[in-house]
Amino acid sequence: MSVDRDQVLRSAAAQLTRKGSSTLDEVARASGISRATLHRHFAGRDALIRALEDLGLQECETALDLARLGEGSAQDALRRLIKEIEPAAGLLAFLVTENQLFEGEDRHEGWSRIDDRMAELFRRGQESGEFRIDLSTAWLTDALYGLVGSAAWAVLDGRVAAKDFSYMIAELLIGGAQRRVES
Amino acid sequence: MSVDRDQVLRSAAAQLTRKGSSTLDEVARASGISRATLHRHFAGRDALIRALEDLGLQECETALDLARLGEGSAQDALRRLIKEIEPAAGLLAFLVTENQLFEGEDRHEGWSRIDDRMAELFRRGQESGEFRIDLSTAWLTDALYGLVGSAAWAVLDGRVAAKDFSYMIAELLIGGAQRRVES
DNA sequence: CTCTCGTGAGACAAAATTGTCTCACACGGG
DNA sequence: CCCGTGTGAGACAATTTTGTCTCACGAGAG
Repeated sequence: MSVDRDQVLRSAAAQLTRKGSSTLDEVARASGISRATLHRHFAGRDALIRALEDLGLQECETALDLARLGEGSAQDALRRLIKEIEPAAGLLAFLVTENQLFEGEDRHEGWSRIDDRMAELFRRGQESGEFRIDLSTAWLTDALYGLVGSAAWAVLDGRVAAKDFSYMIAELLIGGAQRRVES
Repeated sequence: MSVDRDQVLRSAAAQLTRKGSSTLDEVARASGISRATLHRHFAGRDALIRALEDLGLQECETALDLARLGEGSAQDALRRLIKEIEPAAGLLAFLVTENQLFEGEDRHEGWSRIDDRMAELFRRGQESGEFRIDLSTAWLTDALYGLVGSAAWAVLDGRVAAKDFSYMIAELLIGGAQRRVES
């Protein structure tokens, strides 16, 4: 029976998220396959990481597409995006810690495109008056990444319920922690 | 001339933040010392990480003390905390990615104490009516970590100005991205 | 059934990393 | 000046990780 490449990648991401210095053997075991088989599918550690990056990129693009960022209010679009990105949260939580990907001058162009699409959403919200303009789109984008990663970790560690994932992020990012009297 | 242990630790943190899998030789070079000297001060990689953890813990405790979380409104206390924690942000950005520290059952008790102090601040804010109660203190605490880490990265990468550090975090965490008409 | 394909297990060498040691040198105090 | 301390450079072995290979096994197709 052929291994499910996609499933292997997800298991590998989970293992590497827990322990970034995991041995290829540990990664293979976590995926339920042998090191030999892992090596048949991915030439080496680098190739594995690149495959994870590609998968993460693809899932982000998909989420961005599904969220239809251009439709409706920017706020609603952002809520949709957060909901759609949830399946990729675990993978993202790993990739954002894999700073190696962002160091080389050959940083995958895909990330720029994703960043741009997110920043564009925030910019649209700012122009429509929905979002405040004293927080830059770059910061809002980074903050979204950070909150998604934190939420993914909080869920993994059992500190918060998985069902609250998108609500927590969206409410905090949009409304903040401050309580409002009424509105 | 004796090496400045504190300075070595900061350089090491910077290097390891950029590349978590840095060789001890790379870490030593980044600190401007030789591998031999690095090894004289820290028995090995583990010992180095532990020392970084201890330094981070100590800086967090200091920030928590300086912020005087019990005084004034919870919101003001939170703003003070964010301001005081800025010097430790780089170190924190590394430590939060060093999941290894949080995996073993012997997770450093110091982090629990810090988490508790932060959660206590949020709880106080909730009880006083300043903070909303539909976002758990655990999530608010994790979100704070995430935003601090994201902000540290954004500054390191030059996407945002260092002087905006505490403003960006505090404004987003407390007020959110939504624009308010007036209040 | 037989054959093929993909896999698991393990051996093996190559490469990378680490831990330990020695030695020479520079600096600063006495 | 002389000496002690701490350092840099590098050699070296031990350990770990990786890349590559072989072989046997089992499931599934024909």
